[in-house]
Amino acid sequence: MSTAPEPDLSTWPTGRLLAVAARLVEQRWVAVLAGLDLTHAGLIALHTLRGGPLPQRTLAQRCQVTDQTMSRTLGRLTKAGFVTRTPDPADGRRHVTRMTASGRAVLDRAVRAEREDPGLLGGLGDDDAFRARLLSLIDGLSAGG
Amino acid sequence: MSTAPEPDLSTWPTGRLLAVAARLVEQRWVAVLAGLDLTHAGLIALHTLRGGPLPQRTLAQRCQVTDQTMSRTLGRLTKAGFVTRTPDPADGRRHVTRMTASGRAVLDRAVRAEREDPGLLGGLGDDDAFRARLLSLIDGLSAGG
DNA sequence: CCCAATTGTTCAGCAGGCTGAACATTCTGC
DNA sequence: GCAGAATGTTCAGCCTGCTGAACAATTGGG
Repeated sequence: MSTAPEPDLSTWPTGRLLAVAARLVEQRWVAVLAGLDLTHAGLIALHTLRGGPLPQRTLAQRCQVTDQTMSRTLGRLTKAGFVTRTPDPADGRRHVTRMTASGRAVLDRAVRAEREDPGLLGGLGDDDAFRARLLSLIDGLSAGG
Repeated sequence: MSTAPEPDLSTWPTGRLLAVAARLVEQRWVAVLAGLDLTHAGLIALHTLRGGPLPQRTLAQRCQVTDQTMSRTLGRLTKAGFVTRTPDPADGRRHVTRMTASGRAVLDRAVRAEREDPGLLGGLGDDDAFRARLLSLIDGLSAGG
């Protein structure tokens, strides 16, 4: 009796299942990331900066979050010493965000952790059909939708 | 240059894709739900209460959120008049949560909206394989993990 | 019977989404 | 040139997740 937590999850609309699954997967990361002084949002930002510095707005767009959310995330990453934000000499409105050496180091460690710990994925390792479904979903919703 | 929002989404780990997709799908609901004076979390709680009243902790478990999160969500639903919380006469520690008539009405309208507006699903209508994947993922992560 | 452990709920505080509004800087058009 | 539009960032505030801690009520052991 005490162990009947979700008797009807299968009746839920797909969108809600998606939200629950995302939350559970993300939670799997928390312990690892906390050990690296990093959050999930910060990891995504660092990942997106791996190819070189970007202005904040571009970074936000690539991470699929608003400018405001990215601003706050970068605030924390800056305080942690993982990125620097310097005014763009070519355009005073922009701040160029750049990964620091310690930022790159922590990103590498996180990526390695993700590859090495299959438990982090909850078994969704390399299901290409699933990935393709998610990608087309994102594409459809983020574009014209 | 200005139109290169996500050049590398396909390189993202599956867990991050999942999070982005969930966020985008949820956003699709916001306008509809706001019109019903309801939030996504509130909708899930109402859906879970559709079969009858439940103590708060049980409700939280079935919704896969913490007791604290559910407490706050129910606070808003109570203020909106969609649920009532009364002390359990059989156990003074518990509060029994019960949907009101207007709660049932709003739930019905939300369910109907979901069924009638295919755009709300972003095209993930009835992909059983996808649903099954999500369910097994949730099952694996919420249980032993 | 009473103190301690357990159970159910809530409070405090943090992080991450979002929107709306403010602000500085650049670009445009008169 | 200078006022107004557009662009980039930040501030304020809301809702939802989480954890840790407090508090009330119940249950159990001595």
